[in-house]
Amino acid sequence: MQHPPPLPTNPLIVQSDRTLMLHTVQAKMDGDGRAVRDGDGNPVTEEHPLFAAARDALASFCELEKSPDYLHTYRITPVSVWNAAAVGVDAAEIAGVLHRFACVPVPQALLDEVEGWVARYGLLRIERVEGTNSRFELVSDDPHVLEEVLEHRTVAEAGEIEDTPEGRRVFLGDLSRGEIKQRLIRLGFPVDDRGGYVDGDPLEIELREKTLGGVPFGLRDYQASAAEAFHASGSALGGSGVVVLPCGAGKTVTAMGVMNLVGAKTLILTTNTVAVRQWRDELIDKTTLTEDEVGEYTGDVKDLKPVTVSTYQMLTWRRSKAGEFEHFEVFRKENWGLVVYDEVHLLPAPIFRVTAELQARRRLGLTATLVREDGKEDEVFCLIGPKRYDVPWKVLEGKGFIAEARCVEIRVPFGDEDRRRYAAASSRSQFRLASENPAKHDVVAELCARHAGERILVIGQYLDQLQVLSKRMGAPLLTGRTPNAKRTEVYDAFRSGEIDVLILSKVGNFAVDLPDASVAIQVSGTFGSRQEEAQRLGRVLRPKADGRAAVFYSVVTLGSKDQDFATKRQLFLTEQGYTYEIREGLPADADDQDPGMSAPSDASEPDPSRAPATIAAGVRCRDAGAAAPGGTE
DNA sequence: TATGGGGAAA
DNA sequence: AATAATTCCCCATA
Repeated sequence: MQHPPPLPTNPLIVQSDRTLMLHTVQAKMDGDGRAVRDGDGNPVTEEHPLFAAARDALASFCELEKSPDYLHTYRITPVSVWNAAAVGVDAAEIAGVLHRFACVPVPQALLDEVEGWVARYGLLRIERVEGTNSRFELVSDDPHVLEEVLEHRTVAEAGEIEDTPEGRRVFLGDLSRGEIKQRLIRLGFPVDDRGGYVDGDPLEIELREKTLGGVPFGLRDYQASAAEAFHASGSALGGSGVVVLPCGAGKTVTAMGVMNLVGAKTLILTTNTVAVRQWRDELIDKTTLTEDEVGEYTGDVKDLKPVTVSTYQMLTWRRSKAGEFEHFEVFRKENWGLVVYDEVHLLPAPIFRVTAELQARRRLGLTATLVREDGKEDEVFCLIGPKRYDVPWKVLEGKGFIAEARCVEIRVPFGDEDRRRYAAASSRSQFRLASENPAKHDVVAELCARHAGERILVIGQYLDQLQVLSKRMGAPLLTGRTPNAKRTEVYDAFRSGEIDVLILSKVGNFAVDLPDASVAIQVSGTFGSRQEEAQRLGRVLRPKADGRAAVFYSVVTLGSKDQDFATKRQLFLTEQGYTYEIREGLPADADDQDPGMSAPSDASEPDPSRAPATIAAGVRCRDAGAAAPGGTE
């Protein structure tokens, strides 16, 4: 295979320790090829012309690890490569991307390693024993591989081994199918499960052409593609796995597309009761399913219907530590044709145990990110299935399916007194002190003033801090304690415009019924939780009627742990192509072109005088992700 | 039928 | 690694 030699002007460095470094900027040159310098003699930089393309190409097989301003660090992991392999990316394609963007030679050792990982996917397969329904065999085209993994006791014990003249064979029952996949992936062998599924009790599910409310309805092209990529025409090549779509891109609707293709009784699992009801309402509104066919199974109501929506907690509940999973037992008796897992990145670990028993059912995972804070991506991979489809956020933004968004990090210094307290504090309390820095309050107040007339959410982590803000802004505060009735009341007032500012505790991360807003101000967050950041941005991504961009502010304390964790939280969004403009303190109105102004469509020109101007330029890069990785067409 | 407390989870 | 808040469930009251 011929690859172009590395060009010194390329943005990527590939290291043999599996980390990749991507330059976001390059030195700006004048017509004579000399570096342009500013008034102080410092070189001027501009966004690297290949940065966006490289970022999007890398997204399909790497994880972004760090994203300081000028140099982003990625890591190639086995799971990230297997997910790519599962959608048909091969080693040559990965090597091609690395070579295309590299500025120094790509280490051969790494290429070999990646090739080894890609080759491992599918090296072991699970196939159904012909003529049976629930008997399977672990097979490999290479008998040595089978011998090799059987040397591990954990693997040998999970199957039934038979010695035949042709060699040893490994048979699996219905229940050991998931177990052996878990054990094998821990040894570095991702199994391609072609065992197929039981069809489940048939149930006709058609999509309406108009919703009950009379709104014309149909799958968007990417939703239909995602559904088909998952279903794979009903073959054992698909039928299980994860569809990755941004918040607001219509995961529920995509699931309806899948339900239509599968056409069988469906169990939908989600994170909380509010989400359960929303699923139910949506299903009745947009499909031919009737009230009698869609059941809610929660603490309040226990309806078992052909389509049943329940929560994860319901599934894993038991009376005592040693007791049985009573609700799961109820579900287990039903002949489901499809199980839908909403928000797979939040799927609690005990659900994996339960899911291991459900390998005979088709399984659809839905999520905005494959990244989990607990590092259990491999469990998702082997028990739910590989990634079947994804669309980068920026692509949907470019098509107007989600609102354009600016992310701004505002760094606020401590007051003198607080700085001393911070310095003297034990390292365990420093994060909280920095998070609750009262200097943030002025910034929040000012931001709210600048965005007057817009719907603004202020989201934070500490109730004390939020209470102070609530008083100061005269805005209502919603916490986990707020009763449902009060919540609804406040939501209504916010929706109608009676209230402009809403202050939210962690409820804001999950509340699905939260009204639309165009500005979010984050004042504190959970350590380095990337997915929380994504959820919060998701709050403002619903397209705006007037087409205006959304703004997401993250207010952090300058030079503190708060700032460090904020950087970590931003990783996922950076991976998705968002760029954070960094501001030290609140810029004066004049030189600040628009976070305050609500002009809907200007501001697409980067202001070269602004601090990291080249970074800011990336924010508006609409078609950055046009070459969608992971798509199946 | 609604409300609130307790416990557990992650 | 760690913290705080939140969620859910069931059950007991009214």
